[in-house]
Amino acid sequence: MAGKSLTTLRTIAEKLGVSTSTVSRVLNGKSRQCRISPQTTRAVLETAERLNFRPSHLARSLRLRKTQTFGLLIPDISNPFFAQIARSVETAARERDYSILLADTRESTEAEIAAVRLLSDRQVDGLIILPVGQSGDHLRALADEDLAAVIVDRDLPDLALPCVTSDNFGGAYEAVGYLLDRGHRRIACLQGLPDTRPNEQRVRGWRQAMLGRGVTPDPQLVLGDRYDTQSGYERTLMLLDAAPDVTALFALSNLIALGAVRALAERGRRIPQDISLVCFDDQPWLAHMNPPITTVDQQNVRMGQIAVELLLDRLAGRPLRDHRILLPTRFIERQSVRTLNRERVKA
Amino acid sequence: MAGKSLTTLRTIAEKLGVSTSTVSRVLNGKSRQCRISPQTTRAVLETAERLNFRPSHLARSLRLRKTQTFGLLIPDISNPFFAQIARSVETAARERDYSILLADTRESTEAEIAAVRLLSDRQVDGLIILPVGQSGDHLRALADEDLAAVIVDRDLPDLALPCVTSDNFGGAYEAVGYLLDRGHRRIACLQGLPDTRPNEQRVRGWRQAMLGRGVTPDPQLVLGDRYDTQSGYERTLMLLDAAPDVTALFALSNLIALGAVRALAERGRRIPQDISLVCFDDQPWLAHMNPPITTVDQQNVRMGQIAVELLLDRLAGRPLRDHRILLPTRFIERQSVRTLNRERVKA
DNA sequence: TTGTAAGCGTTATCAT
DNA sequence: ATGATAACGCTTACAA
Repeated sequence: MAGKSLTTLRTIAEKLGVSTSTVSRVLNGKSRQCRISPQTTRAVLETAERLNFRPSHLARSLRLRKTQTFGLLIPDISNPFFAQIARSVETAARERDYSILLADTRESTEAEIAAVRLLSDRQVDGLIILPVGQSGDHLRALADEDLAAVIVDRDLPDLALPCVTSDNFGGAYEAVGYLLDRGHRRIACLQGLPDTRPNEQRVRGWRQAMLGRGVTPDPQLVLGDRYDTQSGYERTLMLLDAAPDVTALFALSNLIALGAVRALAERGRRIPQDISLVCFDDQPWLAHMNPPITTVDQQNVRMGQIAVELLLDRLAGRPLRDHRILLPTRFIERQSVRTLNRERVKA
Repeated sequence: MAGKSLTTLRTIAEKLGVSTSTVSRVLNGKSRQCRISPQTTRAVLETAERLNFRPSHLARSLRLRKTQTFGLLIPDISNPFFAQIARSVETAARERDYSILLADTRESTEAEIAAVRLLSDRQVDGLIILPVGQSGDHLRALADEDLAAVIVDRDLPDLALPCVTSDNFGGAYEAVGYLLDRGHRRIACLQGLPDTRPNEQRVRGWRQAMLGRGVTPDPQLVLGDRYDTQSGYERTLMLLDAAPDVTALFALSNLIALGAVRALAERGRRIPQDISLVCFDDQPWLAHMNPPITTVDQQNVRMGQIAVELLLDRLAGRPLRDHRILLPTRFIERQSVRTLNRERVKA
């Protein structure tokens, strides 16, 4: 029953017999600049404190046409990979005095469109977008509009928006190179969502690494259609039948790898003795599997930070449309890969 | 260079030679109620459409003293358990036309206090709080204040705020009962953060289940101090030395279980042949471990939905302070528990 | 050194 | 059936 105190500039002004402008100026630290007398300044400060004055963010936003808020569009916040990015975005934003309005787009373009509208109506100062799918048509308008936006993780072809992603190609290239160095030649690629940039780039990395060592990549060895465990499980099972000569698996996500692990266990194939495994997207539990799984780690925390920086740069006037940042991945060697002996290699 | 269209009520009003009030009324569907002529109505609607009018959420919020926004305070959004809750909160909120302002409190009470202030300054209509630690002192004021709030996952003792949590006691009781039914007597409890409610309740469930079957719980068998993998790993190692007669492990989080799995593997103890394992907090990958791990699943999605419902109820005037909702857990039987034979039991 | 007044874009209360 | 007007709480020229 306390009833919110509702102290406004006016409350203070009236109490002190000064104008709201004066109070506003003092509270915004403009006493110096506006040559407000020390007495007044002190009185205002004290009263504000005493009445527990809290400026209305709303009113200020309306007046200043600036909300100190970014909209964050994420395909699935319950996915740890995205959640980690969300966290670093939130942290980086808050350090710069921005809040985050969250929108989970549930991997639906329709929801994404709605979210952009909603957030734009709420006059966020900028949008941080992890786009759904690969069609950026509905986002294209943003580049022309007055609303600042940056793209994260999945860059869309020819979209004139700043963007930060992992070096998916490089990461895959390195991982597959590692396998090749250890004598593997028949390396299957368990892919995720085809037709998304990251997937496309990783598959390309796989192919180029093979070609680079004079190994002809077998298109039959690229299979899978989702990033989840089920897909990894099913495809691995299929693969073991269809291509028993495969000695290594390159899984394009940790969940796919998990599915593969299970399939291999069911078929009695040991890792790494019988078959080797490397996957994309490190997660803490991968280090605790039996055996610990070798992975390609992405700098998702850094990715979130950079997204915020890009947005702030853009807002500060530095016009960096078309800016694209590629973050190197980090290869983490654990114990899921076997070095093949000469005979096996030559066979 | 398009320049934001910036259509306001006035733009439309002037274009049509009517007042902004009329435009506002029409656009709010009050034509009927305010007996606005069909012509005017149509004209307004058309012009609004043509000029792509988007009402300023900000202005409306200021005027209505209602932002259609909830603040969500989360200890660590990158933790999948919390992230899942966040997702369901966001979804449920959006279905009711509310947006979510996200605040990651990084398990810091200080950050939590700051976040409450910030969100309150932004005049959110309500707060959904997954509290840090167990001290609710700083939240106590909320109960008195005019700001609606609900507590999720970790209920705080004697805090007059509506609250929804898992039945941590019941879940633990059931899991340990399951182990007891299968002949286990020496059951270790690998706990998480001591002094948090969920942990406390789960340990209590472990104890009561034992007592209920006439087994004296050995306090030595409760060990651990964090919810993470490292803690589970270390304690399991210690345990194997200190209490080699333990036949089952009850881990209070999936990450703790993961640490245990690793420790067991290192020591050559097989699951479930040599030692059985059950853990709290199901996650997809647990089903794909080797063997699949039996778990106590929490209804975190439901938890988020209920949180939103509680908040809406509260806002709708139904005064439900002190309301506490306990969600049953779900026991998921997989293959990490062995049924002990008579001899072993009697030994 | 400070006050006045206009305005940010709405909506609600009177009028007419 | 519609319009003026006054808020909502803040900032900022422009005055004084």
